[in-house]
Amino acid sequence: MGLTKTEIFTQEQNQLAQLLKAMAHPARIAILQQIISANACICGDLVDELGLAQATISQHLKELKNAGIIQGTIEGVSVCYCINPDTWKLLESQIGDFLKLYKGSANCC
Amino acid sequence: MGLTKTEIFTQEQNQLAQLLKAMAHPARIAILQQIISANACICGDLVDELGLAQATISQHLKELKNAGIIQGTIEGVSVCYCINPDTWKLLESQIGDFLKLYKGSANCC
DNA sequence: TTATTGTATCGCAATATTACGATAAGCAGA
DNA sequence: TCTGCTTATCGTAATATTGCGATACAATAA
Repeated sequence: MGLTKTEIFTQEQNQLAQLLKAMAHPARIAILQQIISANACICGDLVDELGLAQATISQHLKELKNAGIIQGTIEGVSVCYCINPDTWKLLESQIGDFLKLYKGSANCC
Repeated sequence: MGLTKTEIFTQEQNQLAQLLKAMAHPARIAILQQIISANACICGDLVDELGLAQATISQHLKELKNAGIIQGTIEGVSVCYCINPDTWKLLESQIGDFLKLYKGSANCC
């Protein structure tokens, strides 16, 4: 059926899954790394940096924006992107909490 | 074309994307939480806990196993699953490093 | 006005994911 | 052996993702 049954999971589980999914693509990881390493808003020179077509980059940017991870501001002709600090903080706490659940205990298997 | 161009990204980017993708589904997050909260190997009572069909759960477990996040041991009739500590550590360091890149600096947008 | 430039969107093709019923495979007990 | 139990796999349907050419759109420059 290809459609996730979100209604049977908690809000937290769905939210975390959505954030992870938004980052679960090498191109989107590369885009985020570029944005961060520029340490500022980056205007769309991403097409030259990565080896993907402009339409493809634009689509990945859209997905990151939909997830709230980045935000774009129109700067004259071009658009500048930067990390959304609130979402990034949320991401850190949600993933952090989740990863901390496992303490390496339990001698099994 | 529906096929990710892995060859233009670094090994790290592809690996992190793959790990994130394996967890980027609420059902798989729920499964991992169950396994961890049991603080031991969990035999397949997951079908009763989550509201998904047995075939679906088995498929999600397979994906988590393929990603190396969990491991399964045959325990007589049933199979016991637990976290793979090595992969979990890798996960923590990879995601941790990635999230730490952004320091909330840059007054932008 | 007419380029030009930077992005977004459309539409398509190829492939992947999600979910599940049906069924198979493996093991333990009667 | 036969039966029941647990898990894996197959096949299928519905939907999502990925990538890109073509094109539209908005803002500036000539």
